[in-house]
Amino acid sequence: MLTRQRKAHILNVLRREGQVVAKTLSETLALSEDTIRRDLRELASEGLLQRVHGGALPASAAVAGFGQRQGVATDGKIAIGRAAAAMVRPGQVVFVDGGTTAIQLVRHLPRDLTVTIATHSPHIAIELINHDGVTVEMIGGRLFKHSVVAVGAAAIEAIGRIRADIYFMGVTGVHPDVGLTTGDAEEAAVKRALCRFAAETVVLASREKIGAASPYVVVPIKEVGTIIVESTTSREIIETYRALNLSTVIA
Amino acid sequence: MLTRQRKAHILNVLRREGQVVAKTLSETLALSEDTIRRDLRELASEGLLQRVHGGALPASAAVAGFGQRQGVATDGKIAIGRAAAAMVRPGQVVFVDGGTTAIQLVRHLPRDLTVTIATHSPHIAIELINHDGVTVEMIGGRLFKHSVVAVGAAAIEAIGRIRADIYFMGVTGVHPDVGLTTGDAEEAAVKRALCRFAAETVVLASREKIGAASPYVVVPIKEVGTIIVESTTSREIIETYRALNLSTVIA
DNA sequence: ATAAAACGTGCAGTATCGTGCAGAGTCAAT
DNA sequence: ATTGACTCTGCACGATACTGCACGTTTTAT
Repeated sequence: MLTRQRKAHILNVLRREGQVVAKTLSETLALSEDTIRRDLRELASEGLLQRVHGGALPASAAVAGFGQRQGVATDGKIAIGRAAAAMVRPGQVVFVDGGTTAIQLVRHLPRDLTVTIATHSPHIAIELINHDGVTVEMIGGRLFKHSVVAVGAAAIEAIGRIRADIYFMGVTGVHPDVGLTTGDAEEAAVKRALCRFAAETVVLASREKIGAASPYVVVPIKEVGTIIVESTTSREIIETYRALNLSTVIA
Repeated sequence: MLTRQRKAHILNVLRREGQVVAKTLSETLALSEDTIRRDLRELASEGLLQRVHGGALPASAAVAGFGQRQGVATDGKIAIGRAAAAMVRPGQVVFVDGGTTAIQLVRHLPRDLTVTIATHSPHIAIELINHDGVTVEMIGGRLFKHSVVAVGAAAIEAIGRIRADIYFMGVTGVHPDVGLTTGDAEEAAVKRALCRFAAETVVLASREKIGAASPYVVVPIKEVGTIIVESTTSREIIETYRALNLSTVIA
């Protein structure tokens, strides 16, 4: 592998996962840690990343963007994102929610996959700029700053004009009885609309969401068809959702 | 084997495999590495590939790898942004275009200024997340990736439902006869709509745009009321626009 | 406080690079 | 046929780049 390629690879991993670890890189690339450290140092001196003990972080808040606000993506979220990306078929129209897990989803989409992605998250839209095969349909509306997604009547109306094959939903709570919940009423309404106009809804259920409940209910559990959970999720929990007739994907 | 054939072969391998290694090529083609290196150098000077230690990488993809840097804002653009930000009054509804100069505009808005900003640029929307006083209205539509703004029928319709006090327009060409121009027909149509539904239009005319003309006309010069130019703009040019009844602000 | 991990630096071996040069081949004018 | 200009190629050689190791230091975790 060429040196420049290796550096590009490091930056790619950094962009996708929000962090890189020197030791991990040296193992995956089959090179000594010294070489990796040298690369990291050089990339840092070019301002392309920020060197820290053990590895590196994105260069600036601007590049890190969402990542920094919400913390580094965990392995679990990355895995869920990868599993969700693998569910997307060429030619589909896909609703993608906001949130860190959804960011992981689009980062794992093949660059040349031909799909249409409709989203009310400006972060998701920007993330897709370099995916040549992807047509991005931005859903407008009033920006709800906490989650950085468009909400309100305009958003819901725009959603109603689209019929999607699949909707990847992020939530703050997944509970067998309460259902899917989130922390804002407007946001819940938008998610409900997305759910209604998608043929299938897939919930991205990272670990800390499971069993939790937030103030505003989006839809009951039975409205969704599939739930993607981390591999560390207990067997018991998975059985609970399987018993509710949900297809459960273990990322 | 002819030289031209050999170069074509190198480009083919590069396209197919995403990289070429000088040593490997010299073996498969049964030529000295010197000759291969010469070829690579020449192809690089034609911009057909990117030379790196050990071989070569595609010209474009490698750029994409490192090309996450956004264009650096010049002093002039920063000054124009500051001057434009100073024109915004509390309580107004403002259309803000996409583009680097417009980014400077929102960066110079006071954090607590109470205004509504409507934009079809996800970058602008994200910049405003930490401005507590600002209500952001995102205009949705199909994402035009080159400029990273929403365009198309949906965008124009959404714009039509808003009446703004002022529109800060970015363009790629400002010419006294041709008018305001940009490089894409869809984008021009969106700008035209923004212009129509704003009480006043202000053009952000950074230095390299003045006197230039791009393929698609947005509106003639007389449709706009104000133009903001850099302080280094020649007196003669400024007089030209003043003579056209434009209020000319020198940043 | 102590051990382990990560770090930076200097060094050496190897691979790769660029340049200058010479031999071989081509082509057109003589 | 000969000559001279030109191009292409390979070789030689000094310069540069890359990588892994050794060693002493700093940081982190326990």
